[in-house]
Amino acid sequence: MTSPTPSGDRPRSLHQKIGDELRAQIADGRLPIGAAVPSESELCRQFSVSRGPVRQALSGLRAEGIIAGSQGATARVVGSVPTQSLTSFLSFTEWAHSSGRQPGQHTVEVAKRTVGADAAGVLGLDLSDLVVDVLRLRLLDEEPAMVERTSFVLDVGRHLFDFDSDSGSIFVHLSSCGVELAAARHTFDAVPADDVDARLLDVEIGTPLLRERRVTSTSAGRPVEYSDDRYLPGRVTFTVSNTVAAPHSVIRLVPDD
Amino acid sequence: MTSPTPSGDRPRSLHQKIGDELRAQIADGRLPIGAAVPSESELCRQFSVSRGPVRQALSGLRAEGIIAGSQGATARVVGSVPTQSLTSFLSFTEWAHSSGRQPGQHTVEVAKRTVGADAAGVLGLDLSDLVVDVLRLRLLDEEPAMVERTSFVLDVGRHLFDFDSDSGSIFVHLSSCGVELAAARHTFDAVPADDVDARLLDVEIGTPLLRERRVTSTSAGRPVEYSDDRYLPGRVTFTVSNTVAAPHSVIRLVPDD
DNA sequence: GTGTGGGACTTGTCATCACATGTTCGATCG
DNA sequence: CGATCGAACATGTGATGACAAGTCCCACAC
Repeated sequence: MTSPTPSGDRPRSLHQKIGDELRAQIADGRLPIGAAVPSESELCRQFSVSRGPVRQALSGLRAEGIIAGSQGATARVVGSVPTQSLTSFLSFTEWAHSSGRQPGQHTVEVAKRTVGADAAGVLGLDLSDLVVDVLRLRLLDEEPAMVERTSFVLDVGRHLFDFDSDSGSIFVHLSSCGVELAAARHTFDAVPADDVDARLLDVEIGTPLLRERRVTSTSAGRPVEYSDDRYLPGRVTFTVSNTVAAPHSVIRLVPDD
Repeated sequence: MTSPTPSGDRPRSLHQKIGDELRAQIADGRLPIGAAVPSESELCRQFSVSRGPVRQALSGLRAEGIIAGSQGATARVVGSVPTQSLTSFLSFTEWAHSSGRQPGQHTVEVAKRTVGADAAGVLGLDLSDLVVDVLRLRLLDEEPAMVERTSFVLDVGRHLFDFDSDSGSIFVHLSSCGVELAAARHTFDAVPADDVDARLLDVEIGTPLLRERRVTSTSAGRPVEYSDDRYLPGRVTFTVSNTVAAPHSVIRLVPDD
């Protein structure tokens, strides 16, 4: 027992509390869109803190695109971005629940095999290295929504063999095994449904699908998961915000071929 | 002449200089991927500054996904994110140039008409309000890449009638008219090519296209542009990064219908 | 009525100090 | 020789003080 504090109840720091409170006020309309955010000194008084935490909290809201402003003028609320934590973004199950939908899944296969060419490149593996592949059909309200082809590096994927992958979220299971995913990179394009997609999603071959290819890394920066997810259009969309203040979240690329 | 400092050469602040220097060292290999970033106190000595600017600079690099680390350990370089400013992201022309491709365009129509239902909703307009619609085919290296259907609110779009939209970037032109776009929200899905898409892109009707619907706002938060861009798959992809530190840049949505 | 100060206010930036908490690594003990 | 403990070091968080630079608004002159 090296740690007397269970990982769940770390006290939130001051700037987190201030940010939470402002987000709540924006979400429930006490700070409507267009309203002026209280000045820094005002917030210092309200929360009885110094300017440091207040500025840190405002900086967070600014990076999220919720507030905007310039030097000399108090920031204004420019939009209430529907917040979605990385956890709820990576976990289809948790995301579906928070969206008021019933998630479901049908695991087609869990296999240990040599890594595919795409995954090998982004995971930094050799073509002779082994990975754990998972092929799942994901459901929303009992209707097919997405086909998921995921490759895990071996020392992460080994946790999946003692796990009933029809029972819930792989993400949550890995987290309980001590694997914490901390960053993800997503690439979007459109592809026609192949025969597997078509059969699982119950559409015709060639139907347009939205493809999200994802590389997920640990906090140490090591990529451990590569996924090729194909969504039925109309069932799910992805939304991204970017501002001049945080310009690097989205980039457009020409693939190399 | 109220301002003695021309807007072009504002002296860069300390944290900007530090961030620039670190980015340069990462870009040219002096700090390769996997290397440990100098500790904060070390950077304080090197630049002869206090911890504030150093932390601000590191925080910026962290938000960009270039470095990663946790409390107690020095950060490590995890990747050199291809930087793409909002300017170069919004402007197809500028983006293509920076990617080493030759941009081109063929304007099909520029028209003033009543706003469409989709655009009206996100631009906050009434269905009887007028907008300026632009329909353009965009080329990369003289081959069709994207069909762009854009609606501008009237007081922005009026600048487009005295502009040869085949000659270059609307974004640059608007900027010269004093219209500064500061934030954008993008929604991605996949759609089959309709007859207009098919004719312009020279593909068959029903071919999968990657659709980006975009709402662009001024720094004051007023949405002024709505665009429905349809990309030929394989020619262009979009990539998004998110981390636990900046989790809100991407969200997944179920459309309402 | 209109235009122009100018002062009060606000944010941006930076220094310095202090403490809590997590990491790393070598010395030491078994 | 390996496991373990602890000191040194690193980052996270926060308080306080200071000045520069931009914005806002009202009083005042024309």
